[in-house]
Amino acid sequence: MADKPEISRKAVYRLSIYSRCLEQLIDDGRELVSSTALAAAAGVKSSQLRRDLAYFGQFGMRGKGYQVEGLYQAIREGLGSDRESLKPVILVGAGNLGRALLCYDGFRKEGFEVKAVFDVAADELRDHGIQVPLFHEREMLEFVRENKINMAILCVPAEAAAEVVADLVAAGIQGILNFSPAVLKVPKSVVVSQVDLASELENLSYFISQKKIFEE
Amino acid sequence: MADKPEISRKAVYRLSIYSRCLEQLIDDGRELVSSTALAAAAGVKSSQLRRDLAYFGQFGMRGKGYQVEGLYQAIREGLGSDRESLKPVILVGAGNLGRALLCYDGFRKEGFEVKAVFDVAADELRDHGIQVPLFHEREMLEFVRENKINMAILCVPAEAAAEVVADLVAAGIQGILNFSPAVLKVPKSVVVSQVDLASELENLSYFISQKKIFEE
DNA sequence: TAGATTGTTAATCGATTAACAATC
DNA sequence: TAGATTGTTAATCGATTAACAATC
Repeated sequence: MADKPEISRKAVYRLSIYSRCLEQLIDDGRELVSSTALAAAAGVKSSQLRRDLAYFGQFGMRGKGYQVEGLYQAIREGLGSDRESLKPVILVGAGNLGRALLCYDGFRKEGFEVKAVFDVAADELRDHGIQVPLFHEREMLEFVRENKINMAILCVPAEAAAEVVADLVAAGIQGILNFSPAVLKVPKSVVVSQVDLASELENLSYFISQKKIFEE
Repeated sequence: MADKPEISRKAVYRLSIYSRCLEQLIDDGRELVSSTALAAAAGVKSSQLRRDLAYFGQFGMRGKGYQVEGLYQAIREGLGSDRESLKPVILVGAGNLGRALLCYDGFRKEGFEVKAVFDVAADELRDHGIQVPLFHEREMLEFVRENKINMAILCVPAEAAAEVVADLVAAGIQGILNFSPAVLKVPKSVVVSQVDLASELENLSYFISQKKIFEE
């Protein structure tokens, strides 16, 4: 077992960004890149980039930089995204946002596939042109266990979130990408990413108005 | 002009969460709440909650707690969300994700209204049942200026992001909620919130697999 | 008053950055 | 070799938390 490297959520997030920047460089036919150039593309300081890479190992050539292809592979491997197979996820809550995300192709591009959708009103949703198997939420536990799913995308209304999360945890889900505007209570072993669209807008709005006050 | 209070993005984000928790308490008919109870609902430490509130002023009663309604109003005011009028935003990029977000009702609930959608392929999209005025991107600059829009939701493909952002900035946009998997280069005066759905999933996936390694 | 809880300070913790020796 | 750039340490910065005096 490897020694705990103590890598933070934020650092892993940045490593995803670096990997995307490297894809771009590969497309551009670049062979080498310096930490300064890659950091600029990713919008970070070069020392931060080098430190982030150090979590996974040493990949550079002093005086030269990094081999684009090699560094890309190293980060993909470090992140555990082998790309061999799509990782299965489920989506819960087929309201406006949930159905929207089903159409989003970005998940597949990054190696994830939505295997099924669950909703309390599955029957009424039959004819919404949903391209993914649609079930009632009561079938969720069995599906998750049988298909060894460990990630869920949660798009239910805030009021419903607590109950659904309890079910997901009971079924053995390990990670939740949460779009419900609710604070989830989960065991420490379950990882949650909160995507709070309205709060993000509110955040922008606050800093815009602050700026205005300073300008006047 | 008020003294710069040095409030961080993260603290403002948490204040949005507190305000939502307080709405719940109002619905429940609660009159008073302690920092401990509210912090628990928001998933933070009570000392952090009290410190966050201190950015906006003093609202509590020692020995008693906070008046739910009063604290709610204070935070709404501090955040500048007067609720009188919906704040206008535009959405750029009417692909799968963009059209999806148009259906999302959460923005309106938090006080934002999408006034128009822009896309390079506006003509081909006419019949997709889009409920919001739809224009070609070339009309964006004029629309933004005439309607004094200062926020945009960006959902264009990564390749198109840089050019669109330059146009948005030129038009006077102050804040961008960015769903494009691209690192945006903007002047310091423009605020960006990055929502990177694929990287969020990748992040979850990494920590789930780490956990597995430890368990074995 | 005694008990409870705030507002705020000081201590801690973690993340970022500058700097530079190592080395290609 | 001289120039460039990495990998890593040490310094800095900022955010979180514990603790407690103030006070209802």
